[in-house]
Amino acid sequence: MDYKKTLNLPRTEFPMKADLPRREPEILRRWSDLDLYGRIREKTRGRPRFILHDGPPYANGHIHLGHALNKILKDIIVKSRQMMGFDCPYIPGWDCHGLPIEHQVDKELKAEGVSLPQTEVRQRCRAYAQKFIGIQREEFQRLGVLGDWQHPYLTMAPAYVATIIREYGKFFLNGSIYRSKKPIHWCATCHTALAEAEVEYEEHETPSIYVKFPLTDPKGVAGLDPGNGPHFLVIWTTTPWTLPANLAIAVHPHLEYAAVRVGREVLVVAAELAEGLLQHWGLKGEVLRQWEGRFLEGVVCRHPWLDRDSPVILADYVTLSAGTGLVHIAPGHGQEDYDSGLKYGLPPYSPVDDEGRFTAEVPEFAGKGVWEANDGIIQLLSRKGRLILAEEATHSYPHCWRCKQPIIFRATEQWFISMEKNGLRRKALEAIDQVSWIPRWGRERIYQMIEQRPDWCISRQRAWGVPLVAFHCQDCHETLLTEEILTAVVERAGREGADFWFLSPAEEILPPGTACPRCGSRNLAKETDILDVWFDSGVSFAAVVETHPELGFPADLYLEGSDQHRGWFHSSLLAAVGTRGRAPYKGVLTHGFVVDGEGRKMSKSLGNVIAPQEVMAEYGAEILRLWVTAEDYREDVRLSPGILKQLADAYRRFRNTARFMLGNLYDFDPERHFVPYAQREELDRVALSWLAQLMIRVKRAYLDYEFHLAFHRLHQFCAVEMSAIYLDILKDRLYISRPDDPARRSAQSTLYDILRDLMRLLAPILSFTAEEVWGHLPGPKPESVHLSDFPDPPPGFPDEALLSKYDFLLQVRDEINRGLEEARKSKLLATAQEAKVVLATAQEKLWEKLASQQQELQLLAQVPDLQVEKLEAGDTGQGLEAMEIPGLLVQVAKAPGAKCIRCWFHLPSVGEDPDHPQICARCRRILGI
RNA sequence: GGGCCUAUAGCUCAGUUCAGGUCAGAGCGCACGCCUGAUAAGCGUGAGGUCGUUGGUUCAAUUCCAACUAGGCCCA
Repeated sequence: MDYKKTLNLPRTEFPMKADLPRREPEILRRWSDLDLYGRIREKTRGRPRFILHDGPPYANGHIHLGHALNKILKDIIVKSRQMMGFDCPYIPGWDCHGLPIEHQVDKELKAEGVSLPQTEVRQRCRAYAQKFIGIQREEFQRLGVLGDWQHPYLTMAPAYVATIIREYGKFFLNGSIYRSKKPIHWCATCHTALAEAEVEYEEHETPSIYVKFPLTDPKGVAGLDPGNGPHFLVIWTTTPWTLPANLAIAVHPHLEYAAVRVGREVLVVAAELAEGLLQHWGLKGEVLRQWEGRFLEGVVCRHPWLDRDSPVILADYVTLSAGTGLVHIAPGHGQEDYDSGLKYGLPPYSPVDDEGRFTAEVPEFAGKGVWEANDGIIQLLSRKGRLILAEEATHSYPHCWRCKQPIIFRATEQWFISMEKNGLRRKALEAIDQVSWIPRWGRERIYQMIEQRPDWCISRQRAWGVPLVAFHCQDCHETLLTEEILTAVVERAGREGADFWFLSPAEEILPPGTACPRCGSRNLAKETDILDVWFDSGVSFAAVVETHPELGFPADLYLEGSDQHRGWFHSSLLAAVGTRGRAPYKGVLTHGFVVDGEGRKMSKSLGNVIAPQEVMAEYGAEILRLWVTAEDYREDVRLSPGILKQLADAYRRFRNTARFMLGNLYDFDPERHFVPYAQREELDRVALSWLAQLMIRVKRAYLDYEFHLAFHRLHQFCAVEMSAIYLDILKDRLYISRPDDPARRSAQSTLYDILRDLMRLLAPILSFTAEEVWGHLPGPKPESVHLSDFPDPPPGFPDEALLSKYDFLLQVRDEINRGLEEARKSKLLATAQEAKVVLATAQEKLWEKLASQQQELQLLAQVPDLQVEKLEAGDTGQGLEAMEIPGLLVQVAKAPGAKCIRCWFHLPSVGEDPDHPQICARCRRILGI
């Protein structure tokens, strides 16, 4: 007789090999056919909402791992929250305007050798953005991210653009917006402002000069006495042309400065540099006195040739790495100079025109180009006796990306949102403390930024963006913008987008009859600047969260990389506080950056870049999802080929555990065979208790956004509690028993419970595989695992008493395993099923405990014979000493009898029945023979 | 240069939410072995860490403080 045919061995169609790159797209199609996102919306309608508002990625290029990390995290949050009982609509979006796209289009146009009018450039930019929105949308969906992909929000959509202008208008009308000069990169050849990204740094030869500023008012600083010979503060610069705009001299508050007598004169330079400088200049001198820089604040000098004062100010950015330790400050010609100017009330004076030529404000050089004027300035300084030394120096200097010419820093009119006028800074700081920042240090980071940031410069001199709506009176230069005008512009933008602003003349945009309120002129011109793109995305709460019927202000959560403390979290906060008086989010969660296996950033030059598309093609999106889950995303997230391999191993463990369970459910129908919990076998109730513990911990981890803890718990559950213990022990009961044996049905009911609940717990992470398993799960169930909710433990679970009982029993099992391993090593036996185990102890209490649980222990050890023996006091006994249980000896011997070829246990009953000499009594009973 | 952050076995993480003294753990991987009725699977045993470095506080520090080193983000 072929006894093997009488066994209930596992059977399943569920393949061991995942073949994810092929299978995932099929599952995606199924979700799409099912309209899974729509079905979830229906199912969760009316529940409390949890709104994760998507931060828009930039519509440029294919997605990289950072995108994958971000979107998968969002997806896990959305899926887990809806399984917790929330309604979680997810509306993805894209950031469409801005320089990178315009830059790309510029490059294309340059390559094609064409020059297009602004509206056509904008058209090209729009098409470019649209193309990448399509690409990224596919790639995001491929990751298994569920959302309203058919109706994403786009910052270039007319309705969105209208909102941008409307929100801008709120700032304008409440008086927060003002116009002022600020230095920007300017290419005098191309007549255009340049963004940082358009600036290339190259070696450039410039003059390098040391200039004396005569001291006029020592402000009582002891040791500075012009009566004691003329005193000079000495600065160094490589841009002589900025000297006409000099308004101050900066020193470092904590560096030492020295007064050095050189002949009749006294020169002030950094003390540490004094000797070297004198040598360099070929001068001799002696130090008279030293001060810390902070004591010099307020001391007044004269401009080297102009009839103007130049006071000493303090600045932390002053260094000793070059120059004299005193820095010439021209607030109209440098970023730091400008910042200092703001602090000390110095205007961003910049007497240079669009062509890079001096204006009439500088009579000596009016009409001369700044580079050309350098020599004249040096000569002038020399004539006036203000020059110590002039030489040439080569250093890194910004150049225009387009014409490759050196550029200048020049103050131009820009638009700002004031941080102070309406208390924006104060209100934003207060709003920060109403928000839950995860991790907590996010609060510090953004708080300090808001505390220190200058006014928000919202204007850009570019083509691809939303117009900064304002009009200028051509006659009296009054700026004009009223609620009426705004309403008209917003209304029109909402219908047709913003292109009309660039196409239509001012009078066509303005309501009929609009005149300058100051001079009555009808000669009005449009502003040509566009808005900073951070304003675009910053008002997404107004364009999306407030307007979308499924959403609602404020959002529960914003989730982005930690760089967005300066980016989107920041601009959104200011935009919402400035117009709504509160933060647009209740919580902000940040993740770290993707780095390689050594913790270094991924870069082309290091050659350590991994593309998500490659991972998906080789392993599947599921492995990326597992990666996102396994790593603690609050820190930098590492990825390397080795880590991928490890994740693939972990994946296989999940998959095979599920497969084994499915294989043993082939003849189980929960509607007919389900065994009530009270009637389950004890070991099954233990397994259910483990499952209950798992549910509690995993749900807790989801709630706290600690997905890596969920991953580790789930993995451990599959590898240890299930595979190594429960499932291994269960094989005997499942395979050997009669199919409808209540004990077997109890096991199957438990496997069914565990598999069903395990898949629900895994669904936010292994969205594809949980779905695939779900499809094979017997019994009634929702059409998709994603249409189910997280499980709750049945009443009475976890059974703590049972768990603590088994804590001990499993510890004994470990000791038995050690004994069996010894026996294997000595070739006494190979498997547990041929072992006789004797647990011996001289300790009364331990003996009682073991003896009373002999049956449980034999089951756990899966041995055919297990005895508990009491040793006499002082009897050292034979066998292996237990490691964790003092006083316990484990003796292993060959079990008596022969191997039953049906159940593989070695038993004396084998051979007792001459008709069936190869099987044991239990098997004969089961077979009814 | 400034702000914020990170640093536990080869890898991924725990280490009782800012309260120092059985906290040095887990899983994976690895090595060795077993099974061949989860089989491109499964089981068992085992070897791996001066908790980044150096100081300091303390009777006692992976856990507190400082500096340093390496790395990350954002500024300059």
